Amino acid sequence: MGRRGRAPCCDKVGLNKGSWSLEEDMRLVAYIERHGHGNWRALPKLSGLLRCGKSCRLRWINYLRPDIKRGNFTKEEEDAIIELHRLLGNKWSKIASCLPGRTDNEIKNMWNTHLKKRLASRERKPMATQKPEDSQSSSSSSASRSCSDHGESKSDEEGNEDPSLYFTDLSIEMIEAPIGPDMDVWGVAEYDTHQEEAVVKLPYAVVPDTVIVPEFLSVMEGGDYSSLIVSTGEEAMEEEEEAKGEGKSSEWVEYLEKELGLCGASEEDDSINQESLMRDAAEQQMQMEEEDPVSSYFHKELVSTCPFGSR
DNA sequence: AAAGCTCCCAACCGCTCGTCT
DNA sequence: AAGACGAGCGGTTGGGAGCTT
Repeated sequence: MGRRGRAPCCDKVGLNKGSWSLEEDMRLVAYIERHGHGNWRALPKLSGLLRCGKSCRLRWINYLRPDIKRGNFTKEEEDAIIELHRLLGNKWSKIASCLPGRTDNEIKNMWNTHLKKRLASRERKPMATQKPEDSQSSSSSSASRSCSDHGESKSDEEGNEDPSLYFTDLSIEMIEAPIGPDMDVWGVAEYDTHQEEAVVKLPYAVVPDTVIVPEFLSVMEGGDYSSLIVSTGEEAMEEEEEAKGEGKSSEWVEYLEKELGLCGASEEDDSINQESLMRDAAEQQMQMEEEDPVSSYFHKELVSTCPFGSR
């Protein structure tokens, strides 16, 4: 990448640039989960990464953080962005703070690549072609709704019904798990509140001193994923795992393979328990309302319009 | 099938702001 | 009070995936 502008702010001789490798991701995740990220500048040295602190921070915030929401933006999120941008301007971090799980970078990209163009083309359209209710744009919610409701030629107009988009109410956390026989191995695990089961979400598994365990790299290259399934240590879960047996493992393997792009997207997303997802989202909403009314307002929008239809 | 084009998004840069000494 | 330092923010870029010809 031939960059322009003034010289880098810090000495980057010998540091890696560009895309992050799996090993670098693993190191960063492992380090932060164990020690936190008190000092970004010191983090690369302490974790053994050949990156500048800034780059580490960005990678963590925009990609590796466990509470990142994946998948396309929903129409409701897009409308919220449009409305917030109208109110706040290019304050991406402030907008992001109102959309749980979304990063400022992601929102900024969304705005620059989709929403800005969409709004521009909408403005070019003669007012006469719009439905009467579209011409009103006063209150936030009605404005938001009308934005998405008229027949804009969006390629994703009907494509936001993907149930996987609503995977985001799972709480994800690092757990320590005895995966290998003699190793104190860590893995990034996703605790599925519906299944009451912990499973490895990412094949990030490292020994505490951040040396990568070769077995897990081999898994990335086509090894046996089922060996990565770990238990939280609670007997109930073990029993359930035993009872369900291989079926559940293979389900998870499919999901993981899909996440990692190792196989084509499965059509099995429909098997997600939609009702329980809605129930969890509602609980999350109640909790959020107590903590952060602003975020909760937008979150409520998302939940109430979830295509799983709790209404 | 291949070449050219377009679009998306991860990651970079420089600037500003807040905190510490 | 002021300078140094670090974190965070917003603007921008370019590699690569996907689409079109």
